[in-house]
Amino acid sequence: MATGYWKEEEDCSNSKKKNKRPTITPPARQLFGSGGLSPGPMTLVSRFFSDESNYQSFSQLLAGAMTSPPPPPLFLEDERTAFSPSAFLNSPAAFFSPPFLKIMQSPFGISHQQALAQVTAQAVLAQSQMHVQPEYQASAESLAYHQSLTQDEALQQQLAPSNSDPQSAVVEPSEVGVSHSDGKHLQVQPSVPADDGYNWRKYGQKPIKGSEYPRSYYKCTHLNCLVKKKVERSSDGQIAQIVYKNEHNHEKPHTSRRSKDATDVNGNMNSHAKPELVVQGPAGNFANQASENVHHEYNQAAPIHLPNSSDSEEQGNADNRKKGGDDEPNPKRRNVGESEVSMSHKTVTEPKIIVQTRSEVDLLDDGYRWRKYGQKVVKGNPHPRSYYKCTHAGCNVRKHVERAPTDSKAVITTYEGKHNHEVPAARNSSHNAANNSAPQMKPNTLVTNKHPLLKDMDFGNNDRRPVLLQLKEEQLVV
DNA sequence: AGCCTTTGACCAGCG
DNA sequence: TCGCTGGTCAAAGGC
Repeated sequence: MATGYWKEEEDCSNSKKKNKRPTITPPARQLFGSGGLSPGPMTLVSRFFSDESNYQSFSQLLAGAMTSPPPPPLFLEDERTAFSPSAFLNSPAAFFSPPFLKIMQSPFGISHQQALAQVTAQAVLAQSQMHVQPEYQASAESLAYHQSLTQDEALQQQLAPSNSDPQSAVVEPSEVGVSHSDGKHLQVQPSVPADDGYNWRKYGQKPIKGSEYPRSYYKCTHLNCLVKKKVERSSDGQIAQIVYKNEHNHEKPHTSRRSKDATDVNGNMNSHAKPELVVQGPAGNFANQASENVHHEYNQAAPIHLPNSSDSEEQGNADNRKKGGDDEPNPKRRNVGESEVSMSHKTVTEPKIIVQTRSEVDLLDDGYRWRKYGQKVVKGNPHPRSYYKCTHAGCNVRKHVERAPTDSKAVITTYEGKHNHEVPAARNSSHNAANNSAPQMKPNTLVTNKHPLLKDMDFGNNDRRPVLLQLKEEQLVV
């Protein structure tokens, strides 16, 4: 399998074992320079915030952005496509980039990236429903990661900060396989895929035709767990696709090899932790995994068999379900309501979450009625993150508002779920009506207060864009 | 010592 | 049947 891979690169001898593992030192590439190779979209988005952004949270991101000059223009690897927001939105891969993962790190019962996975899943779903071929099948680590988690687990991850959630869907540079060994070269190192909290053992790799990077195969090391993943890399060494098979039949290990180093007890990245890169890119079986997520996350949606669903994977899931308890409903699968119960329970035990005990109804300026159910203090941000639930009976839409440390009016609003009701009439002002389309249509990330790094993006309306980013100034009434 | 990675070999599926 | 590709095994060595 790997036969020839290293040989081609290194002209290794036929001897099976080598004392020193070869490394590949590809020619230096200009990152955004003129001429030469354009970085792939993953690279771009990663670089978008990579070296320059050591933001530990979106708060910091926002804060940093307020003092940072706008980024250089971006180009997609496909030179036919400028880095337009539509391309960006069409590419869930782009969403799995540091800034957006950062944006999405919120405890809505599920993590931001998980919510994002759902959003992306919705995007793919919507596209498939509209008979639009998704440009990217999308998702990677976080999706499968999400899939592998129950909502309760997700809650635990969010609310119990000791785990490695911030690491999920993010990898260290070395893990991506690219490190800046000297500023002139990118040295490709043996790498492992993103740390999604599970432990993986690499059991093989295969050279890919036309790619200098082999496809790697990993198995979950947990006893009797049949989960496997296949990791492919783009031409620049970034993870381009991760395909999962089966579901984990066990809890996420509480202590991973890296989480100890990379996170402190509060789940925050230690100061010495390496900058995050993102596991991102189209995943072949995304749709299959996403469909399930969407189905049980957004239980109003009809079950959909996505075009990319494969029988084998379905079978694999079925096999796992058998193992997990035959015909019993998967205990991991909960509806939103159940997760809320769980959330309440968890918030009680989680000192970082401050639960508002009074029935507090906040009317945020989007027309819907919101009840604040919690807030969380973010390191480095004097303003807590706040969490809201739609107060409409039976509506499970949640909203997370985070304010920039330096400007309480600069907020990011992240919606999860879909309103199943009209905007309350009393609040249905014209101003709100414009904004309400977002959460009404799909689960959304609403980026409020235009981020300088997003300034050149045109998030123009496009009916085929189920995921919508809207930029606006919003006054919070919290 | 145990776990993990590497990697040549092997097998299956497909055109 | 052959060649190609994807997926996996398992020995050897590294950490």
